[in-house]
Amino acid sequence: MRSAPTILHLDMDAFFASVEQASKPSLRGKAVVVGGLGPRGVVATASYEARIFGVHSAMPMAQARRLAPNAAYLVPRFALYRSVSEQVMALLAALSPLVEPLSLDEAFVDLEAGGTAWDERSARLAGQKLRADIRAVTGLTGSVGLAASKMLAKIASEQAKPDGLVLIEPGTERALLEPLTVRTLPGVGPATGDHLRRAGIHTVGELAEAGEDELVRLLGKAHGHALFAMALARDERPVVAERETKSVSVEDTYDVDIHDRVRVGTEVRRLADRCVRRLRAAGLSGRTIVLKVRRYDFSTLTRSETLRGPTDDPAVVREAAGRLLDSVDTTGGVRLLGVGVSGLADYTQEDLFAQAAGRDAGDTPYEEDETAHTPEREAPAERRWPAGHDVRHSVYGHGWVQGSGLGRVTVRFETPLSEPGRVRTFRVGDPALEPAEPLPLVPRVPGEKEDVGAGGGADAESS
DNA sequence: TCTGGGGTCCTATAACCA
DNA sequence: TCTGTGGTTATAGGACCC
Repeated sequence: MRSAPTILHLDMDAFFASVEQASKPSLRGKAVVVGGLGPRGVVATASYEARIFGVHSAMPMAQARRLAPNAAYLVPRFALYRSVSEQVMALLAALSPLVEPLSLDEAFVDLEAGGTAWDERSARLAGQKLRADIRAVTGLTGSVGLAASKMLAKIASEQAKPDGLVLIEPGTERALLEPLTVRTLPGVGPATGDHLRRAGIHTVGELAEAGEDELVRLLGKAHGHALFAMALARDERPVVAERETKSVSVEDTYDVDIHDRVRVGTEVRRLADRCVRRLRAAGLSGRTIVLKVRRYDFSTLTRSETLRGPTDDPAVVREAAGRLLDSVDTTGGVRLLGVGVSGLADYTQEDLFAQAAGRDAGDTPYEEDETAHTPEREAPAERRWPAGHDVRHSVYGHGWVQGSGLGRVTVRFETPLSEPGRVRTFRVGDPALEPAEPLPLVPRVPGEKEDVGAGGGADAESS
């Protein structure tokens, strides 16, 4: 492990919910829950105001509604989050060429490799400036952890949340870890946590005490060795930019279980097409087709088939998925279906096999247009006007959908830069109302370059 | 109204091959 | 030829992460 705390972990605070609050003035300071709104949705992100009620991510939406009935419930808008994420990642790229994004709202940065920091002081300054720049460019807050390894930097940012910065001083690592629960270590989830608890191991200190052999016996080779190292604050994993994709998959959970075998078949073909569209968009093809089925009782099984060569032909994937489906029993009903492709190859070196395999000369029916697949007669109001999405009204201007149903859609008219606005209700078919693109969260300063931040603002800080 | 969607990595077992 | 050994793949499942 390097000695200077020059690995930075950034974690945006309640990212999806914060973006929504920035974009909707009337939601600032209020409980906001972003996630799937269907009967089987789960929470993706809850604002800190909502967390007070006990709402947290991965919780079933139904439970969240019981805990916080007055919160605002919104569907995620990934395109918007992605654009904000790109602004943040651009700020990170300015610190170092070695940036490892973990998700839209999280990344590691190797400050030393970027020449941005080499000791405690310079690292802290870089972290403070980053937080100020993120606020200036996006209007949002992020928490920063600084330490000599990835694991510790991540633990530090966790402790810094929300809106803070924590630096773990070299030499204090072991003492800091000792009292923490094993669940704070990366790779220890519910199952491993239980397993360790039954063995009487609760804290990281006890983990180290147990000894490497005991952990390997308990958890297996890879996990045991890795966890023992972590417990001793030994973590040499480098920050890796650009990891390549290993698989592409799509899946759908249905609002009600599907019992009709024919319907299951058509859904699998639709998923196969969607998967291939994503595969092609990424310029990839793959050899192994995976079908995933979650049954009515939540038991999940996968079946896979490996072709002789990579393909990105929708008909080939569709047929493979169909064959795999033949081997699974769906009586009792199906709650989720998924189709994936792995064993990826660069798609430029195309697919001699699928062609040789001689699909009947007839061209494979394949439509690029997503909407062509969804018979979707009379889309329900909730689909056409999803809660939280932006709209424009020819008279009242820009706003967002607060709710819809019963042939009505309720809109709040406000923008990221306005005062909280007022609400009006329209007919679902009102021609004056149309979907709109999200507005920028922060005023664009004319003539100012996008990636220049304000630098050194006030900084909530500890440690 | 219990439990999303997109991934990664590891393990165990079986088959196949030299 | 029989048996053992060891490596690589394919497959299925599970844990974990955000």
